[in-house]
Amino acid sequence: MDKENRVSITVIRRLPKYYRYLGELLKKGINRISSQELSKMTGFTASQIRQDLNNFGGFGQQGYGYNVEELHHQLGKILGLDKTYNTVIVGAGNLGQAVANYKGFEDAGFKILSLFDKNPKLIGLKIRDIEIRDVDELEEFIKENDVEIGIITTPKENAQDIADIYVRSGIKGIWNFAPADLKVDDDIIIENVHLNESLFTLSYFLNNKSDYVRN
Amino acid sequence: MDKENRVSITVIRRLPKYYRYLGELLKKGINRISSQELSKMTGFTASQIRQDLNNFGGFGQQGYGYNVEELHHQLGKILGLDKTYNTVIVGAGNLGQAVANYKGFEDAGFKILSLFDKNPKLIGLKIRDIEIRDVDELEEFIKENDVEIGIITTPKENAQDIADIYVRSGIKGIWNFAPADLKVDDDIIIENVHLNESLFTLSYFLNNKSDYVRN
DNA sequence: TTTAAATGTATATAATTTTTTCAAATACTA
DNA sequence: TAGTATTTGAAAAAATTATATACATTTAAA
Repeated sequence: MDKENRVSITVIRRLPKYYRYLGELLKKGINRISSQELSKMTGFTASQIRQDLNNFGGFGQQGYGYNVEELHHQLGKILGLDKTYNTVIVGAGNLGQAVANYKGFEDAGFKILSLFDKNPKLIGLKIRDIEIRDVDELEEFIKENDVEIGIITTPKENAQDIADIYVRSGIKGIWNFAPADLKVDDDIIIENVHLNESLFTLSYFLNNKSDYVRN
Repeated sequence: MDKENRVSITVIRRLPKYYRYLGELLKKGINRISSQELSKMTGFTASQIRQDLNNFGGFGQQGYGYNVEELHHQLGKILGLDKTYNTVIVGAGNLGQAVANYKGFEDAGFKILSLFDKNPKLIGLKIRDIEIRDVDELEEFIKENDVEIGIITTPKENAQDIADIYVRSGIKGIWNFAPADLKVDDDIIIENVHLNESLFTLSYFLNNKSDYVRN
């Protein structure tokens, strides 16, 4: 797939939401859904939903709609959720522990093999049977355990150093919670969770509410 | 400001990043910056940066560029960071504690007055001098303490109930970490941090790397 | 004093994203 | 079974967003 045909990032970012709603429908035992109903649920327009899905194939049927289980399954495959990933977390503070404790990630195939920290008080402790190791052992651990995804929950001062170790160790993707833009090789995928930026955006809209509500 | 003149959301979401980089420059003691240099730092084009800033006024000077301190200050004002906000967190698990422990939010003017939970084992404990209270006291606490922002770090099953309490109590904005889309009145600002969606997006790009790298 | 650098602003162009439209297929009802 | 309503997929149109260009004006620096 060349640049012309690749699916735009805005579309990709909507897929997890579709996936989530379809999962909820599945749980409720609903096995058929139309783009119009999905529109009501998700807030996206029906035509946008149809177009988004058609980037990956025709999963629906005219006059019928979509089979919930099938579409959920296909979206899971598209998002790569049919595989499992070995991950590690560097930064075993509250945020690292919060991520480690969230069982939802493991259910989706993201296995957290270990936490790492440089604080001696934390090293050796366990979070849900996941051991906290010395960050000095990070590189070796990654290489020996086929770790694909590295999670960064350190203060921003250490984030780039950890990213460097990740890249050196052969990690393929970084999930970064530190408020910094990491510099890495082009072929490393970075996904940022910038809590600061999210909170500041909320603050902006609070102060400019009238411009955006009901317009 | 009507719909025609309001600033687009894509612009708004870039402001916190400008603000962050300017803060870093300020710390380094750099007091002058050009759009071209900002472009190199942020990855946005110089003309886009100039256009973004000009949505709010002409903060620069021909032949000179921008005064770092002044621009940082102005962006802070635009983002509403020149005020302080009273906030509360419902959900005192790891994630709630992580947010409560992050001093950066307080430095930016977001004061966390209290955490709330329904788990008796947590109620009464303190995180950095912030008390964990029974969620039954939430509504009264909000009304008595002029709380403007409500943070939700509960499991998704409870998120909507908490949102309802928030709205009923007069909260103006919700920062939601639960993987759910909350239904609230139109004039309530919601900012979501959907970690699941972020991780799944990372997963997608890992599996379709070749389409997006160097194209 | 002259030259280089830089913004602000308008305009043009390109790229991207969303909406509209409608033929074709299916489901449903009488 | 026939007729009607529903629904997708796909193409085209429209709208939005991003980028580039141009240049008068201002400042800095040589």
